[in-house]
Amino acid sequence: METLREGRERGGGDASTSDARKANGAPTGAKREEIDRVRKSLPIYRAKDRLMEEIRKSETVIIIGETGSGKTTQIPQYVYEDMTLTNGLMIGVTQPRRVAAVSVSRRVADETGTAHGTLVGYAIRFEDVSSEETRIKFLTDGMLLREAVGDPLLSKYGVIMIDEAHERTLQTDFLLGTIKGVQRRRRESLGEDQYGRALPPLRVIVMSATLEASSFSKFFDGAPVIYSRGRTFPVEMFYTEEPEEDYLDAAMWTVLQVNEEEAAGDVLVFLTGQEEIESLGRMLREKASELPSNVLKLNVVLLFAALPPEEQMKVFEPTPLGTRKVVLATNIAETSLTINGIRYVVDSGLSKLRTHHPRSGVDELLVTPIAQSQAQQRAGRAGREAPGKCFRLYTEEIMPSLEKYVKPELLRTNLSGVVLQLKAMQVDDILSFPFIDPPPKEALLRSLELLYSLDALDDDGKLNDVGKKMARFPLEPMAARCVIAAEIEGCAIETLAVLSMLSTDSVFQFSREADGQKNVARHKLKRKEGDHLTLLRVFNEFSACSPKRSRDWCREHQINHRAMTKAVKINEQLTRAAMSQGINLTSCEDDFTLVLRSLVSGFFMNTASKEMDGSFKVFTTGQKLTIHPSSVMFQSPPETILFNELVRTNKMYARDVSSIKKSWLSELASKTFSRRSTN
DNA sequence: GAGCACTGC
Repeated sequence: METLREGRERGGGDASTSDARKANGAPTGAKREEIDRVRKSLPIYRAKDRLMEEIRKSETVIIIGETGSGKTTQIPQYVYEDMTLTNGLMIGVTQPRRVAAVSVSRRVADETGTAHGTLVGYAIRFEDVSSEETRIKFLTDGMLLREAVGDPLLSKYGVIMIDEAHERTLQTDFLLGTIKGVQRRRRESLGEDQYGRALPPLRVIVMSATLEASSFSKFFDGAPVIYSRGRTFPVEMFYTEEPEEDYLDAAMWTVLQVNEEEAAGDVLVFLTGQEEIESLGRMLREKASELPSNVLKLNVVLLFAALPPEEQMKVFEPTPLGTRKVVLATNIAETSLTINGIRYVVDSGLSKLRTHHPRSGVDELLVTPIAQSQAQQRAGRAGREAPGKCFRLYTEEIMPSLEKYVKPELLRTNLSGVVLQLKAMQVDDILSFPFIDPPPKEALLRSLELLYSLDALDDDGKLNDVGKKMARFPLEPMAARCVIAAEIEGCAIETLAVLSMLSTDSVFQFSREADGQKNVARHKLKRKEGDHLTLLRVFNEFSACSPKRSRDWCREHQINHRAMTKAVKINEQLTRAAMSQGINLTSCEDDFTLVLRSLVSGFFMNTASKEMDGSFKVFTTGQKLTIHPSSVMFQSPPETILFNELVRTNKMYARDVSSIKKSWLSELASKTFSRRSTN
């Protein structure tokens, strides 16, 4: 989809430095030999001939490659070397995460001795380091899905490889279904490229790390499965004899015991969230100061996504002699980040899991026992460089009672975005879309209902002009609908800013230590109408700062600079998308009522009124809720509220809340609110 | 008066 493609922000620089290197000559003989030697030493190399034979024979192949097999970097190159497989078209390799797409791309560019962005490149949101020459392209699966909206036959690709398929992310599962449809249409010769030439069949290679191969094989009509061993070290398992009552306490004693009894090597502790990580951090640091002189000193570091990047980097600093690093992490350390030097893992057996309930529209974020596959993955983190040990803070007996795999995200998420995108890809019969694990029919029907109430669908269930515009924005349908309304209200600039802020992680930093300061800072930026306009104010004040000043401004106000930078980028992307849709970008200046009206036009399902007892009740579902204490509306709750989302943690909380007029509902969302029911 | 696991367009 051209309209959403970004310019080459980092790409330009990256390519030019690489060009310089190329001008100085491709890798020297010695370096070339070294690269070849390493490539041939990878486990996947031993399977190369068998693998390529299968790939040539079958349109679709499933590859099970354990960690360290080299499948991600090598197979794209093997496939590229065989011209008959690609027909001169591109090889697309998808990854669930941005960093992986970039780093693997860079590696493969190095191995092929070409400048990054020429033969080998990547495309992720906000960055495109690829060119006309690019034949091996790494992308996030979300990016390939966006491409499929503008090019439903994926006509630029001869081969698609879907990596890390076992993670079963929303985007990967969505992509698997999409790819299957593309294969069918290209096979049935319904497809031709932009010059009217018939497209060759689309070859697909699904790569997965676990043995969950049969479901992929079955999904692709019995595609052959090839196994490739990995390269990891054995990990010895230890369990508790009795269930732990206080696993935080147990984790602390386990760490201290490891430190006392085990050989050198760093420790990784898996916990569920920021709060308990900070709390165990305090406990351990206290104990660490009283350690006898004959044991290693403890260097406790914390790791979770909300941590500022500088703090996160501490995890990667090498451990000084005479000390032992103890990393307290969320499941960010399970897949997203790999830390060198870990020999011991302490596993709480728990993680936070988000689950959506379509009927009530509520999301739950609850501490949940992990799946067996996660337990295995966590333990494996101890055996990447040498034999290791894993201490599980649960009994061996409960293992069989754990789910085998994490429930696929597609089965526990709000599907309205997926359904909107399907409609945009002209998949009209949503219920017959080939999902590898079909979501409950009710979840799909609820999504269709929502799209209908947002005026995105006509009576036949086809996308209308409003819906087509909405699908062009990288936003959830309710948010996308606000953009359409904002044009009519005459406040597109302000509404896009609010939506950009809602699209990022919370910009307000919180931590027990800095609490006092934070409240003061937030209070200073508060706007009485609610959180949405407070966010607008934060966005505008940040934008008014010079780049140099903006860091100081963030520090003064306890605002997360990284989140702000992302909000600005998203705002730029949304603004470009709006312009390409011919939407008038007007400003309402100080008439903030118009912004709130635009938000109501999209988020009218997320509205509630105050009850006699002071609690709130959602108009449409009757769901009871409480305003989250972090909201600027917490102190003085208004009669009628609009909120961004409803998440149940300890209580049912509405997050990001603003005060609205009840009468707007029947005016702006007449399909859902008749005049009689609200006035 | 409480707290936001992790991704992605």
